[in-house]
Amino acid sequence: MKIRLYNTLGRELQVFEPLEAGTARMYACGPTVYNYAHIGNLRTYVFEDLLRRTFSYFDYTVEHVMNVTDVGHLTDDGDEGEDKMIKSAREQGKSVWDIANHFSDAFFRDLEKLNIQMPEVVCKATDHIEDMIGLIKRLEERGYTYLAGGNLYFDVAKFEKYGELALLDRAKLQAGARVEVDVNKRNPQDFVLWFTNSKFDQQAMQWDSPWGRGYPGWHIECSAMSMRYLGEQFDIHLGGVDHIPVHHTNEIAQSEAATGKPWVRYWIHGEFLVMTGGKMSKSAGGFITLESLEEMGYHPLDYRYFCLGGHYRTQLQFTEDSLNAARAARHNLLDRVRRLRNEALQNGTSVGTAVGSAENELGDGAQAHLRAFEAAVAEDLNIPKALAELWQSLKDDSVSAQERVELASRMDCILAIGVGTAAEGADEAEASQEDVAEIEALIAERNEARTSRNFARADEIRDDLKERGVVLEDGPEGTRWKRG
RNA sequence: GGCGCCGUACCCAAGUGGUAAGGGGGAGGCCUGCAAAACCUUUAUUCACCGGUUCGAAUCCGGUCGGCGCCUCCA
Repeated sequence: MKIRLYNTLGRELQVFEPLEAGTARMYACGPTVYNYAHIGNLRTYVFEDLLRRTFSYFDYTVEHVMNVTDVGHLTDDGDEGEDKMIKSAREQGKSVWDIANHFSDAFFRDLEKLNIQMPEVVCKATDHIEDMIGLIKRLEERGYTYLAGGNLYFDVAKFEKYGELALLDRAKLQAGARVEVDVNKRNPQDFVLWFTNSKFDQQAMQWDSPWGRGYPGWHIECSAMSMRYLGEQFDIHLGGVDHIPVHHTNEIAQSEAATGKPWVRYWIHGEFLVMTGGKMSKSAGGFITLESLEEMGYHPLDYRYFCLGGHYRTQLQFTEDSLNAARAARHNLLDRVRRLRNEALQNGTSVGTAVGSAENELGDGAQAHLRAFEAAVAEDLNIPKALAELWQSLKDDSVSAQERVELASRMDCILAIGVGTAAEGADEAEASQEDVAEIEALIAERNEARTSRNFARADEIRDDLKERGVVLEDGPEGTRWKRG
């Protein structure tokens, strides 16, 4: 199956052709760990997970590298502003190292809750200072740097293709620039490779370097670490759209300047989650974390499902209504899969075993659904369409219950919204044995009440259980219950 | 001021030249002691607006209005 992806470099859909057949090497810009991730940040990691799962699904070997930026960086790109890590540490009365560990741990917990697979390599900036210094030295040797005011800068004028990714026109940028001018810079787009001249005396993170004691500029870590783990040329670089004009533009400049050859083949960017009035950000007051959604009663995978409802390259509107819709949809989906599983079991067929194995041959009807699903995914990750195909598969009566469960399992290898678990018959929240006994006792009492036409008592029990999150369903074969 | 994206039903959202996916919600039916759940039916002759190209446009072109992102740390 050919996978087509939208390459920001060139702004067009392209068939993915890896440098090495059968292997997809990708680098994703990770978090700066000075605060909790908000759900807008997490949307991007869900998108990246969908991509890596897609490659796995189509039998690629995936080498996925993600950095953790645990070095303090300034709130702007010059030598002004405040160091975010230091600010956070001061506010919370902790060391910068503690801050980094704390928020890094929180971040990976969030990823796990969202069924986001861990990259093959997760690398911390502070563990790779030597790699960065090495790369900067190469830049220096090739004449791309200059020293000014104690800091070492990258000279964008020396790099012909600067700004190609972002379609930047340097002349126009200069005319429209309204940033404070760093007097040390020869060009406004020049950026710091190594700081020695920080105005922050309390900078806790400092390292020795050929240019003096200090710390690296922000952009260099991604170039240094990606090359360290993926080589000087690799397939894909991922990130949020906000990185296109500055961060990724600078990464390309310094990487290709250092090696003298093309660096990354495909640049793929995820769009923002937006709220009424604009994007999610701390300053705007709309800072929502995954944990806060859980406190509101949502399952983390409800949020993942929500993310799958929109294409990764379009802004997605986050509202309470739309998240509620996602939660309801996911619950209905899991219910449907569970019912189909029960139906298949009653038919005496085995289900939920050995997903994707040769024993689970699918009939023509089921295969048509699977092909439609795969085609949607392979066409620039059209997950909303793929999700629609899952729904249609489950509703197609011409396909056996067993096959429908099998389809759901296979599709969930990419979607990862809990359908696979449901197909195996496991519940996300298993009730304890005592709870089960108590609930079933109450149900028995209620059914006795119903037989003796004591409907007041029967309804009372039903309401009590409902408050505990247990929903009763009276059917021809008796009363069934489930977690609401 | 410059660059880019978007505007599809009550809501979220696919679709980018061949006659509107999917989900949520709503409505009706069936069932029920009443409910709930399931199931069935239904919910945009129309894609912000105005022109144009075309046999044919939500999809292409031009304009108008509206929203958003970036140009500054940012997913």
